[in-house]
Amino acid sequence: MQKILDLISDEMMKAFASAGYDAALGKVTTSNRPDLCEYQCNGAMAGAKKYHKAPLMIAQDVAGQLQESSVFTEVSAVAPGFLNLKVSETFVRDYLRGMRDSEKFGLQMPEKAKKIIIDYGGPNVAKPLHVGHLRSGVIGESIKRICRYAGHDVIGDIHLGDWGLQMGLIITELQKRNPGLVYFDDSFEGEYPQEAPFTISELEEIYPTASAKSKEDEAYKADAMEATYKLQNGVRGYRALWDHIIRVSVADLKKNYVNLNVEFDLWKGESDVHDIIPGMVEEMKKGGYAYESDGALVVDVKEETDTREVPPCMILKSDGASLYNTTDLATILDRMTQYHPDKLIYLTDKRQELYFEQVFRCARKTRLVNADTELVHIGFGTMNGKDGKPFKTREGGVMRLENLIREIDEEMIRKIRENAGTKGYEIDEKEAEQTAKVVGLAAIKYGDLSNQASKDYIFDLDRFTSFEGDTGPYILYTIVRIKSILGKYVEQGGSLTDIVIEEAVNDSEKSLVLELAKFNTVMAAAYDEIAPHRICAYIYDIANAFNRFYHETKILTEEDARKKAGWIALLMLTRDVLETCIDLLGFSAPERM
RNA sequence: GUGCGCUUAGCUCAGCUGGAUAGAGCGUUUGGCUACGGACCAAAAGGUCGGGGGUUCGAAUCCUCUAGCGCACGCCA
Repeated sequence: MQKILDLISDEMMKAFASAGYDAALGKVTTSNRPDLCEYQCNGAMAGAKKYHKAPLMIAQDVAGQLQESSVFTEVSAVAPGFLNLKVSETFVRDYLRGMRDSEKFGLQMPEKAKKIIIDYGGPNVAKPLHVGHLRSGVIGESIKRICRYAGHDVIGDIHLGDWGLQMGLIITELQKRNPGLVYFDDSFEGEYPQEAPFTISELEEIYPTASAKSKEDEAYKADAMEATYKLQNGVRGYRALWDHIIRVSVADLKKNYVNLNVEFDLWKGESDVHDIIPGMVEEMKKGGYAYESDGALVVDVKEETDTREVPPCMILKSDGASLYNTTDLATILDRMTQYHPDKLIYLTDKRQELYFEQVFRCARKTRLVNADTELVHIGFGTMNGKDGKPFKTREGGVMRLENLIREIDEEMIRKIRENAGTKGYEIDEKEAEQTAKVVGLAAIKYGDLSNQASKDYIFDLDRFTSFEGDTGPYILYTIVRIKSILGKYVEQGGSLTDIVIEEAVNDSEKSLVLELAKFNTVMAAAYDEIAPHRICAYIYDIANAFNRFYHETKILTEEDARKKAGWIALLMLTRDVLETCIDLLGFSAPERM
């Protein structure tokens, strides 16, 4: 289906043309004065200069062309040259019926689906997830769903940090603690044990310890570097130990991401491209792109148009070892050969903006990617505490993601109990816990996604978990309320099939209808701009419009059965649109709350 | 030093390719429960859109200067 704005614009453009003006002036937008009109067109003012004519006269000419229009019930030319529009009930009713009967509410699918890979910027293995990882997971998951819904073929890759010095550090520390392990016995030729010689909590403690030691103790650091070298060069025992580390870490990461309702299609990491690095580097040298500078191998990525100094992209360190750039570039190469993506989207902290600019330029210059492959970096802002500084625990440490989620869930369950108390009904503990999780997740995700991704935002638990205002719980509450009404309707013997949306009978219903009709406009914008916050703003508007309508309309006691069924049909569409949208944001609504 | 970003109501944030009276939520004040879920709704107060200059019929939005804050600037990721 066409966007409702396009349909209206088409009608307006025809009117401009038949009045003798440039049709392009007839672009219609939603009204910014809802008290005056539903839609507006500002083209008459834009055309005033071109036609040497007062804008109001142009507007009047155009309005004259639209007196017979079946789309508009009202077209008025207002000083200085606005065209104020109201659309007919039958027009929007038909549009909404069309939405309801179409796949994805009539969202237009692309002619050819793009292959898109989303890179979540990779948590490091063996380190606990902290709040910094929340944003890439939450935003990435939503972007993935939005792109898929828009009709594209999307692969999400966690891109683990699993190959650097950190691995050597862990192995070294394990060896110091337990030198007798078979993994360190060079003469050992048998099968290594299935069971890992450590647990996840041990692992999480080992890394920071090792990291701290290496900063003070040169010899320790040298050991770690040697261990890294041995691992990367395939020493059997080290490799086996590495497998254990990965397996234990990944199991824990999966558990955490499941709680966040975040899924990855690929669990690849830096280690996966280890083998193709030498070949890639060789090609870059052969192509004349890479050269030696201060002992390191670099590729110049400066451009004429730069207003600043763009340092070269480093391919290999002066000791010949690979670094972040190397694995990222090799990963691009790997993805291009394996998946042939049209677009690569990277999600990281916005501080890495310059870094990705370098990597992207380097990838283009060295022809790792095709000329038309899109490379996009989405840099997100920091999650701050109420003091405006990066989020910390009360003790000042880094907050673990698990603990953050637990805090939210506890707050949520407290509210659910409290509410049950004031209303005086019994709650089932099990259900309450389940509901708290669902609502808590919505609170976290909506709190994050409703802000523009690129901006820092303040994580305020009290605000996010509130059931009032622009919050996840409020959206869920609205959905639950609709479901409750629909349930009652069925209980009373009503049927949810074979009912159709009817003309709106009052202003609050009309504005709900007009909000719903924006669906594909909003979805297209959310996809084009890679902006989940657009969807948040949209569902908040719908929730408000619905609650206003609900408040003014007694639905279930309505005598006129046709009217009542029409409202039920409208409610179903509202529920479906809302649930589709929150699914794109990565959370869901409970049946009751 | 160079570059990038941010600055909108007391607080947290929107503001679509420049359009009419700059919008929400929280908080404050007021009104509405014999109600399909009151976890709601209606209303009021609250703004020199950091500041100056410019472009334009018209600027929170574009250009320029400037202040404050944040961030990034070759062997970390």
